[in-house]
Amino acid sequence: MPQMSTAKTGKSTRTTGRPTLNEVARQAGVSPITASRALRGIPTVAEDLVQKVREAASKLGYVANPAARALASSHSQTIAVIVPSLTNQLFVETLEAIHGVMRPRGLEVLIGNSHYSRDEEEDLIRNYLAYQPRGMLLTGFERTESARRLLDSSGIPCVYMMDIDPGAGLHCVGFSQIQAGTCAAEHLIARGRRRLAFVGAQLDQRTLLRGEGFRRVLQRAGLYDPTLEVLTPRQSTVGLGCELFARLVAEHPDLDGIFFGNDDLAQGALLEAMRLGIRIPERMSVLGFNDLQASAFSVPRLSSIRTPREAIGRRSAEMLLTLMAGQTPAEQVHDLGFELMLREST
Amino acid sequence: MPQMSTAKTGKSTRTTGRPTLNEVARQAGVSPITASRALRGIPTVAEDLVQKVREAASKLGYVANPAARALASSHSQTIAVIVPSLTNQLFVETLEAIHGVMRPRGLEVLIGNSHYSRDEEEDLIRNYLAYQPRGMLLTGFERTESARRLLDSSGIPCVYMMDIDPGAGLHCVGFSQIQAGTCAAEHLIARGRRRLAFVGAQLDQRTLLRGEGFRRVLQRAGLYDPTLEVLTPRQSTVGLGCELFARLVAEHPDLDGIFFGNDDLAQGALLEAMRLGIRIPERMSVLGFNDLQASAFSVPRLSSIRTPREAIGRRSAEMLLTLMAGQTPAEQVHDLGFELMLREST
DNA sequence: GCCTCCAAAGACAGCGCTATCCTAGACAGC
DNA sequence: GCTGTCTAGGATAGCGCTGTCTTTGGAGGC
Repeated sequence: MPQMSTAKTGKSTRTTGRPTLNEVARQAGVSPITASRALRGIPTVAEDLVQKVREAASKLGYVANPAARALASSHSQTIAVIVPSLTNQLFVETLEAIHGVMRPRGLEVLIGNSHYSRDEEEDLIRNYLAYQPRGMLLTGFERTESARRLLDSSGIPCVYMMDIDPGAGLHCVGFSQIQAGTCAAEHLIARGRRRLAFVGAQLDQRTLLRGEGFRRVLQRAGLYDPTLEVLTPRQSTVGLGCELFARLVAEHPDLDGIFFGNDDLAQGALLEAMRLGIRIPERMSVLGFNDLQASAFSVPRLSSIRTPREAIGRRSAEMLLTLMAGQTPAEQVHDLGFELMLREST
Repeated sequence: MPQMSTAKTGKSTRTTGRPTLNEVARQAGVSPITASRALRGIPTVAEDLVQKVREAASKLGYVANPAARALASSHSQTIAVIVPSLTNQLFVETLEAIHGVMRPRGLEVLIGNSHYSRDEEEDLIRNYLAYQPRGMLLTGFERTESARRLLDSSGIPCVYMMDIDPGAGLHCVGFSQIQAGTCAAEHLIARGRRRLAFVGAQLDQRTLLRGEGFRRVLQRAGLYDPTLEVLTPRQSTVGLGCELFARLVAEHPDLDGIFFGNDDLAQGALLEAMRLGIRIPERMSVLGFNDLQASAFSVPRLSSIRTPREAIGRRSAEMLLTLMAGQTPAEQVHDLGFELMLREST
């Protein structure tokens, strides 16, 4: 007796105790398969049966077991998203938008943080693939060869966020990072600035591309000076912005404009400038990137290139849904552009 | 013929094409069960067999199917975490720490964002429970009655983060929010301030508790003025800090100290003060909360109460692991305290 | 040499669903 | 009335693993 775990049979049971589809079906007086179809909204079930099944389910507090569902149907109700950072608010806003599209459709969103590391991203991809997600949203185009192969051979629909590349043959939603760099340089030059620096942290591919666009314009204008290009693998923060700004102005007293790869760096620069008594924008223009929430309130208010991260999240999620439905999206490459927000710092 | 989906039998197959445990077992020349045990590190398998199975698995690129595993064992290799916000950097740092503990142990972390809504949290809990997570990490104690019941009846180990409540009989890791409010008030009073305001956004339970602690001290000191208590359901941002600060000083010219429920509000206040020509800390003390990264670099540098969110994430994850292993943690309530960071603004 | 005992490995069944095939009945057309 | 076609619902058989029980074989005791 004491070894019995169920009362009647003496046989141990491995059930979870949660209501199953069978119980819902019995309660509703239909077969399990009909209950399954009714709850999934498959239209071959008569309306009154659907109603009965729904009632039975809610009466029992039934929630489908996603593991059983995934095993039987060989795909989960999940989509995987990999972003390089959550510290950068940018991606938090993108994720929110993705959730906003996916959750109402009953799709779970798995969030992976690659910390700007290709190897970590590959691990995440390998790991998530095992979950048989219905689709994947990835950031940018830079990844390891084996990650690419894993994705290819999985056959899972993918949309690439943030950057666009018409030549890659991939579904992507974003804007041209190079053009953004170009735009920054042109704006600063139009303001009459001649000694222009670019500061990028984290060394991610998209920052480098913006630096590339920036450099090209300077070169064409004969203003390029490689000593005014600061790239560091450190994390982009306000504190780092302070530090790099102080160093730059100390080493280059003639500097008159800086384009920062992310707004937090630029915000730090403005604070440090205030501390050093350097007047912005009189003595120097400071231009940020992303136009984070706080940038409109800095002193002076920060000019920045606003990126459509909310729209990127939403549109890539929608594009992914289209692909998941087996359809072809209207356009493979979706350029959402960016916007120069002119404020006081330039 | 054309309707065949597999070559030989004419019967369609539902397999995924990915290698299964059976194939690994065959490759290794053992039974599937032995392969399963070998890969799970169950110690009854001879060392040489473990080796063979491992080799076979890596040769085939085998990754276990989590759905099948969850279905068979009636629990997943997942833990669910619900935080009220990702916009607040605070929780991002906590999540990072949780990941740091869980991922090396092969546990997937499901991240849920309740947006400070009890109903949304209940939905998330109901949803995640279906995944049969090994454990759950929740933020604070405030939730709907049905959410509480769901958690109770699930029998899944839970650890509550951020606040502590010795009377609740729950496993929790955090610090006393009330004490933090007390500390803030005492500090400002010790600085000789008399007209003290509390500003809290988002109206979450923990902010209210801090306000409570703050109020108690003021009342005891005979300094409490309810018109100096600003609570808004709006999201805590730098911009809101600017706005509320401007309004407060306009309506209460004699104000000489403000405690903000979150650093971004305080940072906004400092910026607005600069714009309005109000000297901080001469005319007024400003004290923040959480000590976010940027606060050490504001002008003036922001005094703030530093919260141990990284440690909270790590320790609650560890406590959860203990509970998941069926053991009893050394202490049910883990108070990690907080630290007053004195800088220029007070 | 025989029996007991134990550890290692395997057989078996089933977790809770859904894909697939099948059946029964309704209906139209001849 | 008979056949053919269609549709709603059901029966069946797994999906890929792991819990549980059983078997095997060898060590050790008498």
